[in-house]
Amino acid sequence: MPVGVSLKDIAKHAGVSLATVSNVVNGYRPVGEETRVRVQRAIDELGYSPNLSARHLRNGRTGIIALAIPELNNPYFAEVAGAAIREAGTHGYTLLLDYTDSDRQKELLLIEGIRERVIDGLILSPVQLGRADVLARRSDKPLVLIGESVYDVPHDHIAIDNVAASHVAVQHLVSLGRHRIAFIGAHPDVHRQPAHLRLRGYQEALSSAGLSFDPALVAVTAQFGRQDGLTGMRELLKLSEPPEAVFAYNDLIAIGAIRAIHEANLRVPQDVAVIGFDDIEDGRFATPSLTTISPDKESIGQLAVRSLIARVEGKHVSEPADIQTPFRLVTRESTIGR
Amino acid sequence: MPVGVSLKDIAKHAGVSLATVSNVVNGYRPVGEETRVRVQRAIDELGYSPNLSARHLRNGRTGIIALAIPELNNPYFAEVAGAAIREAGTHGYTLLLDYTDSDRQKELLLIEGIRERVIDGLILSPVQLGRADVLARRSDKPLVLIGESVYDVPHDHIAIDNVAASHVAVQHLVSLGRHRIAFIGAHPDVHRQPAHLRLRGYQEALSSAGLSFDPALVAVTAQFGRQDGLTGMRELLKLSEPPEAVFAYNDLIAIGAIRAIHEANLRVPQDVAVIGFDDIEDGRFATPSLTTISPDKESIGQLAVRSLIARVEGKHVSEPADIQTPFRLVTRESTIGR
DNA sequence: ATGAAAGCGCTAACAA
DNA sequence: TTGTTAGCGCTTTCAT
Repeated sequence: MPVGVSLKDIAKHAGVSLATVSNVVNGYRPVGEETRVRVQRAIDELGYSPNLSARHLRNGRTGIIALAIPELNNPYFAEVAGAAIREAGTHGYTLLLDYTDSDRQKELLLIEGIRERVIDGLILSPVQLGRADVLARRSDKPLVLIGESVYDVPHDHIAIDNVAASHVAVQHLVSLGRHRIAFIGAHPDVHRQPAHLRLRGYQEALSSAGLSFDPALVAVTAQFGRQDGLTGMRELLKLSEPPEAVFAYNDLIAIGAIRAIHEANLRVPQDVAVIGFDDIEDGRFATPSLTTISPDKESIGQLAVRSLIARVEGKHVSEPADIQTPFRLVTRESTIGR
Repeated sequence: MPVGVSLKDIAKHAGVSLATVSNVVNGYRPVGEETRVRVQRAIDELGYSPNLSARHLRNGRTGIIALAIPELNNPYFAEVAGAAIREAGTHGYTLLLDYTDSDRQKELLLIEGIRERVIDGLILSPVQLGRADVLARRSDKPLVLIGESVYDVPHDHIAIDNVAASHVAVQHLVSLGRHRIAFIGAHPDVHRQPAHLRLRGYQEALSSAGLSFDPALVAVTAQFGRQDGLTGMRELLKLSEPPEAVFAYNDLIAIGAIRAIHEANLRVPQDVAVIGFDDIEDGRFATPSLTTISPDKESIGQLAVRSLIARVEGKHVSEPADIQTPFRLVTRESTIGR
C-alpha cells in the first residue's frame, strides 16, 4: 500500500543513504553542500513529502496542534483561529480547529485527550470548565488556555486584562452622562472559579464613578450569541426604569440588544447607548455601527500558538505564564451618534 | 519515548499473541470467547487505546480529512464547516479545517496536495480555480468540490441549484413591483468556466419578467465581504437612475449594501429593497432583517463528508456525481418592511 | 482459533 | 561527513 515517495526512494535516486536524506530534510546534522544539492534535486523531482504517521510513530510527535474554540461561527473566534492557523504554519505545524459548542462534556473530553493520539498539544478557550477540572486532568500533552477564564492552574494563559477593559467600556458610557447602565451576558453557571471578570470590571467602574450597583440591571444569558442579547435586552426594557446604556459581554450580544431596542421603537444611542466587546466585523457594518472594546486578536492567536509549540518542543522550560495582550476602545455610532 | 500502553503490553498481560489482541480490537477474524474476555479485561485494566500513527503507517490512511473554505469568518462557511466536522466525527474521522483566503495559489497548493501526507482526502470550496486547474491535478487523494463553481470535472460536487435559487430571489424582487433591479457581487476574474451562475439566474429572471438587462446595474466586486457590498452599493447609488432593488451575491454583501443605502439617507426597503444569499445569522439580526435565499448548509456539509469518506474507503465506486441540495426563500424586513 | 514475523517510513544511536 | 541498523506500534500473511 505504498502510496507515495519515501525517503528510501530519494536515497536510491540520489545515491546516498537514508540518514543523509533525513538530514537534508530535517537538518539535525550537517550535510555536505554538494550532497545536499543532489538530494534536494531528487526530492523536487520525485515530489517527496514526509510521511507524518511514520515520523510520529518514531518520535512521538505528530506536528499537529489543536485549537478548540467554543463556536465556529462567532467571528471573534474565527479571527483568533485564523491568526493561530497562520502562526502554526510558519512553525511547520498544522493546526486542527475544533469546537466545543460551549459544552462542558466536550471541553472535558478535550482536555482529557480525546484526540490524545493525534495531536502534540492543545489550545483551549474554555467556557464551562472550572479550576478543579483543569487540575484533575491526567493527559501530559501541553495545554494552553485562552480567554476570559483564569484558573490559577499550571498552564500558560493568554488573554487581555478583562477587568481593565470592562472598566474602560463602562467608563466610556459614564462619560456620556448615562447613569443607569446595564450589563448583559453574565454567566449563569457556577463552575467558574474567579467571579466573572467582565462583570467585575463593570462593577468597579460603576463604583469608581460613584454610581450604585443595581442587580436588576444585570441580565444573565445562557449563551453568548445574538439571540441571547435580544432576549436579555427585552427583559431589561421591561423594567419600570429601563437602562440608558448597556455594556454587553460581547459584540454578538450587543447586536442582539440593538435589535431589541429597535423593536421597542427606541433609538441607539439617543435612548440607549450600547457598547460591545471583541470588535468583530459585524459591528463595524451594523446600523448603527457598534462601539466596542477591541482586543488584539492577532496576537492572542500568535502567542497561544507560540507558547504551545515552545512547550511541545520542550524548549520553554519557564514557569507557566499569564500573558496579557493589548486592547483599545473603539468608539462608533452606537454610543456617540453621528 | 513510549508514552502509552501498546498492543504488546496487552498481549503480555493476557498471555496471548499480538495478532489475537489486534483481532479483539478490530474483529477482522474470529476470536474464542474465553480469550476475548481475557484480552478485553487486560485492555480495560491497562487502559489501552490504539496508536493511530502506527495503524495509519500500516494501512496507508490517517483518518483525517480536510475541508478548505475560502474564509473562516464568513458565517456561511463556518456553518457548513460545523456540519462537516460533526459528520466526520460520526464516521470516526477527524476533520482538518483550512482556509484559502480566496487565493488562487493557496487553492492550487491544496488540490496538488500540500497536506498530501496528512490527509486521506479533501473537500474544497474553490473560488479562483478553473476547470483546467482541477483537471491538471496530479494527486490521487479523493477530492470533493462544494459551492457555486461547477467545472464538469471527475469529482463529486455538492451545491444548491444556483441558477434556480437566484431566479427565485430576483423573482421575489420583481413581485414587489420593482423594475430597476441591481446585482452586486459579480466575479471580476476570468478563470471561472461556466459563466457566473448567480448572475445567470439574475439575467434569466429579468428576462422572464420582461425586464431588460442593464449592465450598469451589475456591480463587480473584488471579494465577497461586507466592505465589497458597501463599495458596490455606493457606486450603484451614484447612477443617475439608481436601483429600486438589489440582489446581492451573498448576505455579507447585502449587509454592506444596506449600510451604504443608510449612509445615503435612503430607507430599506422603501427606497431600495435588498435580498441576500446564504441565510447567515447576521442577516436575521440586522436592522432591517435580511430577506435571503437559505441553502441547506447542514446537508451540504454532511453530503460532502459522506461522499468523500465513501471515496476514501473505496466503497463508492459510482461515477462522480453532481448533488443538488435544497434551498428556500426567506422573506424578512429588507424586502417586505414591517 | 491462534501465533510468529515481516514491514509500513522514519529518526537516532552507533560505526566508519 | 556519511552509512547502517534497530525499532516505534500496528496489521496481515503464512504457519500451525
